[in-house]
Amino acid sequence: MSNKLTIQRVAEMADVSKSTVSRVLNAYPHVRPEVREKVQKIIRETGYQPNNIARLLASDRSSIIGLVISASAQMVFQDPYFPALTEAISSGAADNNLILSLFVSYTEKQGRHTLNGILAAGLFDGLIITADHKGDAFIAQLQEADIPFVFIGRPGEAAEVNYVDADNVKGGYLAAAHLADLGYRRIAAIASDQNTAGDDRIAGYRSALRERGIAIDADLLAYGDYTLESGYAAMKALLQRAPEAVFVSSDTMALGALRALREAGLNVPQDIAVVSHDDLPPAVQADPPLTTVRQPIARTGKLAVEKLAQLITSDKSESAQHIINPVKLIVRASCGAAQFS
Amino acid sequence: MSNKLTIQRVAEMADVSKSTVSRVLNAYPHVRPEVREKVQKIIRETGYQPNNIARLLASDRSSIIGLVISASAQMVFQDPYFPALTEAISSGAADNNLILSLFVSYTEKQGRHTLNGILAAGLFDGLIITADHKGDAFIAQLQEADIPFVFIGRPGEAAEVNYVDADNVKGGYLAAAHLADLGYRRIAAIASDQNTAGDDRIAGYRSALRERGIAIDADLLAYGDYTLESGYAAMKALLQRAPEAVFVSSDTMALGALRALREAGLNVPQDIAVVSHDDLPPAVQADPPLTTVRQPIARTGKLAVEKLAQLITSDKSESAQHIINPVKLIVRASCGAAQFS
DNA sequence: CATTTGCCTGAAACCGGTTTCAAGAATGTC
DNA sequence: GACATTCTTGAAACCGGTTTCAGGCAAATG
Repeated sequence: MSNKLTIQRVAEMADVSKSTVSRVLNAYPHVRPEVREKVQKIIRETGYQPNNIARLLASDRSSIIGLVISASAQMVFQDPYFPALTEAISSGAADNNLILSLFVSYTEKQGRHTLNGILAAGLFDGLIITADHKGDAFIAQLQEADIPFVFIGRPGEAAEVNYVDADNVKGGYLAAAHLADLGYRRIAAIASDQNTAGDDRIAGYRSALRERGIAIDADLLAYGDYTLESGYAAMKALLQRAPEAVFVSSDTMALGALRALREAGLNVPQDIAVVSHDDLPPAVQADPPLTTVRQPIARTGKLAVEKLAQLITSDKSESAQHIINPVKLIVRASCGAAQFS
Repeated sequence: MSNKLTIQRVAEMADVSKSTVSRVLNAYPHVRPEVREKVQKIIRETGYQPNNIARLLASDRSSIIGLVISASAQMVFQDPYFPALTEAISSGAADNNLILSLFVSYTEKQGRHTLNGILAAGLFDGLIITADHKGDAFIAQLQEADIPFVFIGRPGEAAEVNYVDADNVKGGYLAAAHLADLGYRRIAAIASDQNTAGDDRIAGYRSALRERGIAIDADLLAYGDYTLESGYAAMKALLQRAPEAVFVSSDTMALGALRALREAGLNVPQDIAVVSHDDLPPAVQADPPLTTVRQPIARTGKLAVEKLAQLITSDKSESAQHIINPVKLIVRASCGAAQFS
């Protein structure tokens, strides 16, 4: 303890120079096998661990990436999407030998401030950004700072930005098509204008209906902000239009919608069918269990980290890549499919 | 961009030495006001930001703290407790100018591995640990590593460990007392043996009943693991004992219990009263809204960070401190209190 | 056998700050 | 006015690594 273990001390003990120890540590070539072995033995015996800070200062790389979550507190708290995503990224970072730092901010202003701090600190090799409000505000700042970054979810202006996203258009399509194919005609939707995912899901919903020659009624569209309450309110408003089915853009909002339906004395799926999006735990827990579009959050997180790691490593800045993950319809009770079979 | 801005360049521009610039940066005394002003002007104009890494290498402090969450995936995903706590700690870290790094692991083995990596990296000034399984496994390792750390939630063997916790005994007491005072006698409880919080809450529950001369029936006690499903299963088992009321040790488990009750055709609170613990969003969203014991999670996170910051700063290692946060009963519909008024 | 080539290795510079030390200037004391 | 203090300041050492460079030696080439 008293005598701290430095590369210098290890070098002395192994009777070689610092340089050689450094070469062994970093698995560089041009070290004679027996020398390498000797050094490794000392390292093993002493339990020597190089000082990351020093290493980092000299090599200009920290192996720390930041995850910036900028969304309303409501969303972050209520929707299990963020915990799930965070977990995925956290384990992805571990797999890539990266340390993950987390930043959460609830307002765009706060987010900008946070980002300033992060960029100023200069501590991070790269950033993963998940932002609502389409996140455009950050892009210019990030590009100017010349730091590798990957967005989760398509930003408003796709521009030349790397991002990983689910195939939200397909998600909305699958949900609406499923309902239409079950015979429902008055199919409402609860969307969200918080991010592009909401827009895309509704775009898919529209194209599924259009494809089937079902007129699109603007009155059958309501908006929420991914909270349970907003789903409740939106559903309540939609009830006046007497829809036969509803596509809700997230599981959490669907829980709210279910409550509104229950209060209105309607049974799901007998009186009205519900399909939601995400397939997070609440979908299974709901009563009735929700038919929902599964998006591969774990995979999204993993791919985002890998893409970022690649950006960090390769100095070559290729053109921006857009990774779109497949989605899949999971049929449970809420859509009424079981009734028909 | 080409010519990076270093303290050296700033010094040259201001026509002083590196040392002086460093003194200005760190607000040290003994710099003539006009010199200080001149340097600050250059810093302002150039937008110079000291390199944290270098600073850190020289000063032996990283300003990075780690948050280690070690709990089953079930718990982490389903219970909003962890997101809420994470957020609180994240903002607490920001307030204290600390960078927060997040580590999540689901098994004790994985957790130990993670911790090894963290300690080996030597990058962190301190750690905040939240662990289930009473977290004892980590303590020895942490103490040996000689790194400042604070537990969230009392570890199994309190030992000489700093921790911040809610007053769980009081929480259980308030819940049970409330039910007893409303006139219920057969008061069941769904506890958890995942961590000490579960034990403590049940201890409080017991003492409230004992105090009121209500016999404690071991058959009225069931266990869960903080998941909705476990609450459901526990409630189902308890139903055979025909309780008049039930205290559930977390909101999420209470949701499961509510479902079991609904399926059994029982109305809450007319047929059976429910009181839970935590007061997280699900408590309000539940149907009926849950009477629950609020624990101040935001405050817990904040205090943990502050305590840790203090440990990092003061080299003096005082005796371990146990910070217990007050809890409060929030009365909503599920306990039936409204019926009596 | 002389020369080129390539593989090891250590010395020293470097990353960009902080901190110690000593010296010169300014101020205070008697 | 001489001497002791206190302020300011810059030079240099230092934090603990990585990386460049050049030299020594062995193997390969002609």
